Amino acid sequence: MNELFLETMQDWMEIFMRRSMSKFRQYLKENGFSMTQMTSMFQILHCGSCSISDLAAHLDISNAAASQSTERLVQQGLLTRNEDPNDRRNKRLELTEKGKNTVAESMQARQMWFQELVGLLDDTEKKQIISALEILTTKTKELSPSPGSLCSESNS
Amino acid sequence: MNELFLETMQDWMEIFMRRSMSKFRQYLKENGFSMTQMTSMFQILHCGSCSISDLAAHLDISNAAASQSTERLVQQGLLTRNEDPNDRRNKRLELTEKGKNTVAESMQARQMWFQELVGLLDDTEKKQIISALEILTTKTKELSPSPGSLCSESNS
DNA sequence: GTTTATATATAAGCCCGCTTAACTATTTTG
DNA sequence: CAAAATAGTTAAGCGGGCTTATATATAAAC
Repeated sequence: MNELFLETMQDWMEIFMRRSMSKFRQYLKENGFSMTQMTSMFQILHCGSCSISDLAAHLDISNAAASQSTERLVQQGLLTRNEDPNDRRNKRLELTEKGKNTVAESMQARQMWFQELVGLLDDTEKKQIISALEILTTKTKELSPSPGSLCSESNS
Repeated sequence: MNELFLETMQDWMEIFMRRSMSKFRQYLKENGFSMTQMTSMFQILHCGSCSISDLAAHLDISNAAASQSTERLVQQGLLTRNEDPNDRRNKRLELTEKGKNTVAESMQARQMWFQELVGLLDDTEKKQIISALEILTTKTKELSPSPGSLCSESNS
């Protein structure tokens, strides 16, 4: 049973990734973003706000690299970078509206094919899939330290 | 209903991507592969064999770039690059055993957390998820030109 | 067989993202 | 307050991945 489960997950992942990543790379290329930049924006969105060194830790790059990379995003008006009033050594990175739109767009680019997929499913199948994915989503959230666990644990 | 379906898919995608991509980037970094290189290897695995220009088209880069990139993979013993006997202008790129192992490893890196997930599910849930994902996988394969459609349509 | 088209390789050069090292500003320690 | 620690920026330099332009080999067209 576990065997079958894992195998099914793997098959799904493979086909899912192939579709989604292809669109995603295309979006990055067309809009001139690096993987690091987009991952940064995702992370900042996820956390609401985070520091340069948090970001560097999450991306596994040096603080200097994170500083340079965010600088470019700030210049493009995608991020704001303000002093943390509690500790003025820290910077608080946050997405601007433009930044949020960019992230949303990139997600939509990945998801274009969902629209097409929905047309191939009848209502029974949709229901079945919805409840299965809800289980997966819920349970996955319960898993051990999420990779983005550096931000203030907004799970619940 | 379609609304709910899409929303559920999006939620799942977000959490799924966050987990999987994090591990994947880590794997790339630790093993010194670029996104392009890994995507190339995936594509070649998927097709069994493809040419330099096929690869360039799929990655949306110049033929020169594809040639250079594959050169590095050949030097590392991950690819073979042989003349196509039918048209000796073409090169047939194929994965070596080492290359196949590398791709498999990178997949496993992405999937580590599936193992953990399986422990949180009871048998009923697993069955439910399996049949839902089987539907998704099947229907997705039926979708219009897959992004990797340059290779000899081994769908069936 | 000569010309033209195709597939790849090579060269020169650009930009980007990364690193380390040095520097500034702020906070903490004692 | 002086010394040490922390957060971030800046500078210099390296390597990778990309581009265009050029060269080579093969195949197709006439």
